[in-house]
Amino acid sequence: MTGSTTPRADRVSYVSANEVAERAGVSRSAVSRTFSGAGSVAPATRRKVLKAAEELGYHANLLARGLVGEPSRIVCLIAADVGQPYHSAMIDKVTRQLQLHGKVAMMINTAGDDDSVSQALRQSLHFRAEASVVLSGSPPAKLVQSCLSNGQRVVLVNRDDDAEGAERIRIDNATACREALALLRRAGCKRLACVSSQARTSSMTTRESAFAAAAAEIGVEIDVVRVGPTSYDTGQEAARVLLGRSNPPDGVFCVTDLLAFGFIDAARTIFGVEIPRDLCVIGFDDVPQARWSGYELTTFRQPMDEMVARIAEILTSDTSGSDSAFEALPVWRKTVRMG
Amino acid sequence: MTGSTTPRADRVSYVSANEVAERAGVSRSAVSRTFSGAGSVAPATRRKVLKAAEELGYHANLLARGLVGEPSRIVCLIAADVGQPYHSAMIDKVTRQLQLHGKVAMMINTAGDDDSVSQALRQSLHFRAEASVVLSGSPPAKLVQSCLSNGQRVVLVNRDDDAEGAERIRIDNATACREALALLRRAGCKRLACVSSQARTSSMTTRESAFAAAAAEIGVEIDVVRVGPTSYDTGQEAARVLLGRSNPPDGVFCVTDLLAFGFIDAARTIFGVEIPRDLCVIGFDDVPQARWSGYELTTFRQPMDEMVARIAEILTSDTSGSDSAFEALPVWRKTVRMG
DNA sequence: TTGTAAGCGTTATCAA
DNA sequence: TTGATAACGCTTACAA
Repeated sequence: MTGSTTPRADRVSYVSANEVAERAGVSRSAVSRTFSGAGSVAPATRRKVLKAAEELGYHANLLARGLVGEPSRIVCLIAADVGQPYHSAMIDKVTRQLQLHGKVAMMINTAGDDDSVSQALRQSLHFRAEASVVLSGSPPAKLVQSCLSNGQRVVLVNRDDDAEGAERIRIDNATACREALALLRRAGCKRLACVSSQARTSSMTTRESAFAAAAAEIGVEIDVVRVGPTSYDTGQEAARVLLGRSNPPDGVFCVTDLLAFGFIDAARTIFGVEIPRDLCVIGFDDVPQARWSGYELTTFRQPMDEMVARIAEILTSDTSGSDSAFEALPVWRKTVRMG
Repeated sequence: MTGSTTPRADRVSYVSANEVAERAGVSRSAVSRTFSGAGSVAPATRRKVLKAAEELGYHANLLARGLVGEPSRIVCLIAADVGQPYHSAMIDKVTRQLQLHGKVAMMINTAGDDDSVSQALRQSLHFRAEASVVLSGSPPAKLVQSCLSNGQRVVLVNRDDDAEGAERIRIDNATACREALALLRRAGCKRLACVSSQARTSSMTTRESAFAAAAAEIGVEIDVVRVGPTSYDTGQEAARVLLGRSNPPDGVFCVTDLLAFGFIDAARTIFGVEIPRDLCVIGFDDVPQARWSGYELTTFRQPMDEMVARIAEILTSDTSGSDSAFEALPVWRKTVRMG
C-alpha cells in the first residue's frame, strides 16, 4: 500500500434549526413545521425557511427527533455470515424494503453465537430501534422480552424460539424435505444420504430430521453426514466421506445449496461421477449460483420476496405474536433425473 | 403463506436514567457517570445504580448521548448490489471491523445511480453519522463537501471522484491489468479479448482501458465486449458473442470474476471448449467462488483485509484527503496455462 | 399562521 | 464523590 495525507480541517458542528430560523427571520417552530410536515405554515414562510436551510446546509437531526418520542426509523438487522449468498440476498432485499418504507437498517454482524446476538439486541435497544430483525442466532427469551416491553418489534426469521410475543417468519422446512425424499425416490435412487452441517441452527436440524423421518416412514435408512460448518468446503469433505465408501449413495439431499455445490464439485472432480446419471443431488435455498450452468441445481426456493414483504407488513402493523409460515417450492433443474 | 396473530400489547416507553436514579436513591448524574465511564463514582453507588438499572431494564439512550455532542458511533455504509459476492464480502468485513471499534454500520442500499447515492449521503447527515463509507456510485462533490464541513469523514472506496477532502481507498487496477495481459501472452494466447460491463464505474473503465492500453503498447489489438451489467448472465452472453465468431479469442480477460464465471460456463456448455487448453480466462476480485473446484479461476485478489483495516484507521485518525492505493495480486489457479 | 415555552434523555460544568 | 443545573436540537401544546 502507498498513501498520502494532509492535516485535517477543524470539526465544524452541524447547523441547527435555530440558525435557520434566525437567518430566515422566523421562529424555530416555523422551521420545525416546514420540515416535519406537521402543523401549517404559510407558503411565503415556507419558502424563506427552505431558502435559508439550503444556504446554510441544514439537515434535520433525526436523533433529536427520535428523542422527543418520534419513531427513530431505525431497524436493527442482526445477521451472521453476511458474505454467504443466502444471507446477502436476504440482506439486499430487506434493506431495500426498509428504505421503501422510510426506515433505515442498522446492521449488526454477529458471530452467530447467542452471546453476540444478545450484544446485538442490546445495541438495538441503545439506539432505540423501532424493531429488530433476527436473521441469525437465537436470542435469549429474556432479552427479546426486554425489546418487546420497550415497544420494539422483534421479528425472528427462521429461528426456533420460545420467545413469547415476537413475530415469526419461517419456511416450512418439513414439507419441503419430505418432498425432497420423494423426488429422489421417484428418480430411482436406492441408497440415500443427507449432507448437513455441524451448525445446529433450527433450519439445519429440522431439514435433516424431516428428511430422515420421511425416509424412516417408508422403511429406508439414510446416512447423515456432518463434517463441518455450513460451507462449500464441508460439502466437498462430505463427498469424500460418502463417495469413498464401498457402497456409495446414489441420491443426496444437501440441506443447503452451498453444501451441494461443494458436494457436486468433489463428486465430479475427485470421483468422476456424472450427475444426474450416477448420482442425484438436491439442495436448499435456491441461491443465485444454483442456476449457473456449471450446476443447474435442483433445489427448493424460499419465497424471499414474500417473506420480506411480510416483514415490512409486520413493521408497519399493530399485531404481536404473529406466526407466518411460507412454503419452499421445488425448482427443477438438472441434478435430479426426471421420474 | 399461513399465519396467525394476536392483538398487540400497548407500547411502553423506555426507562430513563431519571427513573434509575430515583430507584437507586441517587442523582441522575450518578447514573450518567456509571454508564458513560466519565467522572468518578463510589463503588457502593455504582452497585446501587447497576442493580436498579438491571431491575428496571435500563438501556442508555445513545440518541440522546449523540445529541449532547458525543460522537454518534454510527457509520453509514453506502452500497449497491449487496447480493453480489464481492460486495457482500466487503460488507461482511467492514461491518465486523466497525464493531471491533465500537461503531455500528447503518446500511444504505442504493441503486448505484448518483441520485440514490445523494439520498444516502443525506440520510447519513440526518442521522449524524460520524462517517460515510461509499462503496457504490459516485456522490456529487458538493454533497461530499457538505458531509465534510459537518465534521463527517467520507471514505471513497474504489471510486474516481473529484471530491476534495474525502479519503480515498483504491486498488491499483492499471498495474494488475497490465499483468493480466502479460499472463495471457506468456500462456501463448494470440487472439485476446476483454469482457467488460456496461456499468461505467471507475473500476470497470480503468480495468478495461488499462488492459487495452497494455495491448496497444505491444502492438496487439483486442476486442472489448460489453453486453450488459456486471453479472453472470452478461459473461455468458459475451461468450456467445465472442466464441461464435469465425476467429474466436484464445485468451480472455474478464474485468470481474462474476463475468468470468458466466463466460467459462457458456464456453464449456455451449461451445465445448476446454479450459485452459483451448482458452485461457482471467478474472478480477477473487470472490469466494473463484476457488470452487468447478472453476479454479486465475484472478486478481484485492487485499480486502488490509483495505478494511485502512478504513478503520481512517475513521479513528485525524487526517483528511488521504489517498491509499493497494496492489491487487495475481492468484494463479487453473484457467490460464503456465507460461 | 405564527411564536413562546416546556420537555425529551443525555452529558458537562460547577459547587458543595 | 456527589448533585443541581444548563445545554444539545427537536416537536408540540398553547397562546397570540
